[in-house]
Amino acid sequence: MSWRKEQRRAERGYHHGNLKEALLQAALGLIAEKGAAGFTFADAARMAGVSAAAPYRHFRDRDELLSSIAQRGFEQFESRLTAAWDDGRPDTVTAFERVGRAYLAFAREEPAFYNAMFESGLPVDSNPALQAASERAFNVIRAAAERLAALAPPGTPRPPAMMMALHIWSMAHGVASLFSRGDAARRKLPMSPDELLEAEVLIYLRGLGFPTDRRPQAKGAEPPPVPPEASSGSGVPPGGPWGKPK
Amino acid sequence: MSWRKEQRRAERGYHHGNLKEALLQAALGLIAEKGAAGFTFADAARMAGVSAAAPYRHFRDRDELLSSIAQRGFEQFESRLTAAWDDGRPDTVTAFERVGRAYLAFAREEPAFYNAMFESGLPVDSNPALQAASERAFNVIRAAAERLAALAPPGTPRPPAMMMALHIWSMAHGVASLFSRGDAARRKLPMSPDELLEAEVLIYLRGLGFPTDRRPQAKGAEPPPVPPEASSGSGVPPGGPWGKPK
DNA sequence: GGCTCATGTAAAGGTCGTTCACATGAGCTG
DNA sequence: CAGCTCATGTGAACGACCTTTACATGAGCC
Repeated sequence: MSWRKEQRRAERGYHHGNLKEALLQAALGLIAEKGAAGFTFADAARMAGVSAAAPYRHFRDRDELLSSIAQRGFEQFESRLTAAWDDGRPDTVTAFERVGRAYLAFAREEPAFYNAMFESGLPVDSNPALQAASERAFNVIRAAAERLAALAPPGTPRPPAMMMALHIWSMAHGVASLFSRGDAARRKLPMSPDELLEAEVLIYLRGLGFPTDRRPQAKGAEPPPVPPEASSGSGVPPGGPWGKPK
Repeated sequence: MSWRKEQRRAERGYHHGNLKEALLQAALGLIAEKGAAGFTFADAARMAGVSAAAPYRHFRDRDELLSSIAQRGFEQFESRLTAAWDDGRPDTVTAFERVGRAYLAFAREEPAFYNAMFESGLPVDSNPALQAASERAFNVIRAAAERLAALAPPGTPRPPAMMMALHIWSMAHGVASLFSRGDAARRKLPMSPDELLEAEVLIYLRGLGFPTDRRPQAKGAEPPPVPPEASSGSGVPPGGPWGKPK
């Protein structure tokens, strides 16, 4: 028991050398396992092979570690959303949906980050850096919505991009937290979370009058604002953005 | 200090008489104050004026108390959604939106319940009774979606009611958890959460081809499936389901 | 009146978060 | 290279919490 500890210490010397990073990694693993609520400062220290007091040399308290993780999460989140958006290629609607899927993919593949970011209950405004990182991530969605709004079919009023961005965000977050997380809140679904969100976004965009096929738009040459009544021939599956109706 | 305790005990005798209920109420208050994560079994006991061990006569552990609260929350949730739906009066779309607003109102007015139900991190399937209560609440939305789906404009494929229900749920939950809760995750918004959700649902329904005005429908006499290109004259605010575009 | 058992208490063990005085040693300074 | 300094880690200690255990109380029933 204490033998292990001495062993550990012998291997790495009195000073760890990279404790801050080790703690972040350990915490990330623990949060992925047991959720942000179940994660423990002492456990992270143990996992890094240091005493329970050592972490306080690198983080004011447990919340600051959590907040650091959340911030890092928002940064990775932003970069993944940016990559998914790919500046709107090959066409705005396709890229937009890809952003939605990237949102879900992040929630699924990085449960620890997602948990720290959205479900750990720490106030967004506790840390200015955290707030800024969160804002930057949201701005990717906002910018994409901006581009999309600019494509609004002529003749219809242009939807506010900010509103669209908030709508999309709420859809993605709703699907992610209700249906797309590993441990909790899993319900039996008739379709995958990805399909669910994709259909939701497509229907929403159609409600705004957007053509929801996937053909790349030539600039300034959008298809006419014809409602997709029978959208045969478009990229939308026949029958609409959902599977076969019963 | 110990004087108070004796005083308390003198007032109520050795046996509390209604401890289980008192603990539930105390926990509810504490969760509303500090969130499910910050709520403490010992605190609830203190608040009820009993020793820290007493609660274990009524709940296996802290999680069971939390789970009881979540279950009670789902029951109240169901009853409020049911009332809001009002069996689809005066017309399906209006009633449907009222359900959405009721969802947000519940999240806002009963933060403790909402927290225990959706943000406490307890597994839904831990308690069969909890799971059942959750299912019953969701079924209100599901039934409403069923009715709505039956009104799908003829000529368009009928959307699966289950999918619609999941979509609406995810929207409401997304808006509620991102924007409509007191302490955490509050962002600056160009509109209220209620307006945000209402617009989101209206646009979504329009995307499904539903007429989104509010006139009561005569049975079997739905308006034609005309797309709301310029929806002047309908109950939808001019310019669509959002405020004035800039 | 006396028994029984649900309901309460006190005490104790284990874990955590956090602080404090002290130990260690890496890196600079001369 | 000797010596100093200061960031970094240790161990002990405090109070709070969760949970269990042995014991106390008294309400309801015979």
